[in-house]
Amino acid sequence: MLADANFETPVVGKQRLRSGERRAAILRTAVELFAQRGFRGTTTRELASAVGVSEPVLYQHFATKRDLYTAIVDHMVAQASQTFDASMRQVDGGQDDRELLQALGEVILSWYLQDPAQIRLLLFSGLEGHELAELWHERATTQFKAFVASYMERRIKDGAFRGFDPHTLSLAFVGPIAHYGLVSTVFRCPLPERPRNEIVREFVDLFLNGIRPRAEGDL
Amino acid sequence: MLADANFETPVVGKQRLRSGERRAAILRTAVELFAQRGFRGTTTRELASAVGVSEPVLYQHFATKRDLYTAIVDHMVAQASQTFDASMRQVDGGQDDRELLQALGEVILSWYLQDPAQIRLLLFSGLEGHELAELWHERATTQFKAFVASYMERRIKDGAFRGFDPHTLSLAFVGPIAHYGLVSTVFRCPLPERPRNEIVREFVDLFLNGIRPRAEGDL
DNA sequence: TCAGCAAGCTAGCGCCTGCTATCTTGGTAG
DNA sequence: CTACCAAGATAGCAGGCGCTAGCTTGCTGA
Repeated sequence: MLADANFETPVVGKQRLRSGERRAAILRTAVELFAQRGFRGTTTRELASAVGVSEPVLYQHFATKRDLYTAIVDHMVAQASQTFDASMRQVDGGQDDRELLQALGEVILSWYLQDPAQIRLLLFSGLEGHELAELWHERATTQFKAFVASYMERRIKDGAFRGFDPHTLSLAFVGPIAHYGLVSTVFRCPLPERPRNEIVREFVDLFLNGIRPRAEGDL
Repeated sequence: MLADANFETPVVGKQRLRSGERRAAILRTAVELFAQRGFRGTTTRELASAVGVSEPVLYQHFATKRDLYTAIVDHMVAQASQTFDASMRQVDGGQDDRELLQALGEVILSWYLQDPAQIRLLLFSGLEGHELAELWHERATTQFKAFVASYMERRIKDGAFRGFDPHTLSLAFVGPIAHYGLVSTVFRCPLPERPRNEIVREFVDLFLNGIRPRAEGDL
């Protein structure tokens, strides 16, 4: 499972290593429980017993239950920012539209499918949900969205894309992918298992060419 | 505000009318608070004082805090089912694709924009979020989605739409609209105010024709 | 004018929560 | 073998929660 790779122990010394491992275990279990029962629906007693330690151990890693929550969200935001930044740097102007959109789409979809519990935590945890979502959006996705929008704008000026509002185009492109991610993992609706790149390829094709057959064949 | 029209008093007698009004007020306030602070983050004391009544009055309308929550969700599901059913009946085979998709799209978008607090409640309330979402999806949108998918399937057989998986097409059509609804109201991201039918018209156009310019002009 | 009564508020019960003071234990140096 | 000490579990505190018993109020009809 990919989730196990998250929350690694930061090695500061030989002594602290075991402690770091436990800290990571606490964080992982907390993501699971908060996503399942919500922040307030999860008691520190439950969390401690699920991790397999006593309650005071929790408080020797995190001053407050809320601090634990903040640590999780910070980790998520940092990780997502990093992923999105990397994908933006990786993309260069040399690729054609299909390749570029494919790369962007796969990044977005992967983020949704990577660890459903984290996404569910973000949406369902019930701790001032909208503030959190705003913060999240502000810090992690603003740049990425601006990047997509500016790309759309450039291609409109080139005459390669039709003249819509760039933000509308961003939504039209991101929408199906995000919706797929939410429906298939967050809402746990059964959808046929398919490779990610294939799913994205279809959405990219539809975005570029539309649902109606075209007269002349495109690549 | 449209929200005020919801949770109307069911008139069973002259005596009960005032009581029904208060019941409606409780439900409306509860939606607001649950959406804001979550289910467990809202105390019955807070709710009572926000409504302007004492706590026991709450319990004379709803046996349990959880019952109150269930009543809200039931109301949402019933209302949405009704809306979607009506829109499905309204649509007949005579319309062309653009008109039909426009009608469907407006129904979906209106549902998202109608009362953001209700949507936020569904996502953020934090009471076994995923179970609720599953229930919600099962009862309110399954038929609608099946309807859209079967429409897509028919048009593929007609040769009017390209040969994709019908469910992929459903997602590609619903995705941008749902994403717009979530981003603009639920996550409170500032987007330029625009008339709903115009927004939907652009998404429908993009869905049908794609982002690339076409050789022969369509309607 | 005043008994009768429905309807509402005050005050509080028992439970559970986040958090912690205190005791216990197991490993190590001399 | 024993004195020491860090690290962890037990048990419990103070406060807040969902929920309610019982008192108070103000309206109704004779």
